[in-house]
Amino acid sequence: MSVSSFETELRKHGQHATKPRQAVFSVLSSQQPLSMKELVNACKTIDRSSVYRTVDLFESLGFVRRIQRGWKYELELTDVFTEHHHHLHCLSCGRTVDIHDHKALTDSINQLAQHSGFTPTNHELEISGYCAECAARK
Amino acid sequence: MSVSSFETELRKHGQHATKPRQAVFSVLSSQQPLSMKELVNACKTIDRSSVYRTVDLFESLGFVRRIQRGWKYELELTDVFTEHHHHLHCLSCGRTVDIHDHKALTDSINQLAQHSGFTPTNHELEISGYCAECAARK
DNA sequence: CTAGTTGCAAATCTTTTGCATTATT
DNA sequence: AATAATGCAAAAGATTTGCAACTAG
Repeated sequence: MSVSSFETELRKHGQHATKPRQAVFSVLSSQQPLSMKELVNACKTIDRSSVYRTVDLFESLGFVRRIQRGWKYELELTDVFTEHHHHLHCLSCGRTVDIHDHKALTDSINQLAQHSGFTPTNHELEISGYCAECAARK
Repeated sequence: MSVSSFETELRKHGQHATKPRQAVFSVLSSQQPLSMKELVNACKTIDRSSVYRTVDLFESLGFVRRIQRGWKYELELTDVFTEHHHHLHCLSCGRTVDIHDHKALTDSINQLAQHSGFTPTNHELEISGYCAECAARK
């Protein structure tokens, strides 16, 4: 995902495209989900508190989301910059594979929600298990 | 879910059924997902650190899980004590409704996982949107 | 130039730990 | 009685805040 589309997106919200924000975005867009600690470390030149402020901003603009990974959380860009997707997470090697919705899934989800009178706007799915390699190794 | 089945479950793992653990379990089993802060407050007589230790224990035994709720996490009992379910979360009033898997959904999920060579053991789904009342109010 | 943003240092809040005491089996 | 768990106090870690200096538009 290119940085210029990020700047466009920021300006759309009347926000400045500053160096710290670009740095944070750049780290986020080049990685799998990562923890706050990792993000702070990866943004060497940026002050810790600016990273936090930037993440808060991104969150409020819907650029970034937290996912629960085991007992900690991690951050990743939202559908604004990456295609809508979910995760397959291998419990053995820790690897994460992105998967995309297919019609059957979206249908099921809408059905479930509407059955309770809900109008769904968003959904998140995390599947854990074992990848082919790890499953074979056992 | 009765407290005695909780004690049984604890003993199965060779763990003591102490007063703090019963208190924490009792709070967890009587509520919707709740934050650590709320849990600590609700366990008035139990020391903060014992609540943390208990939650860690419960987590390692698979009794409890964290869910991402907005920007914070919340805790709830796992399928060991409650039926396997997901959440519909209303973005307007904050209410959470439990929903249960149906075959179409599980099928979709298995299909998605197997398509990437994964053997799924578990999945979590959170749907956000608007409940009937809040949708009507707009 | 001006408003908004940053870095720094300090405050606050959350979680973890060491150890003497207490409770459970 | 023996061992594991608790409470307390203190440490460590994570996040937030106030403010003077800086920067993007």
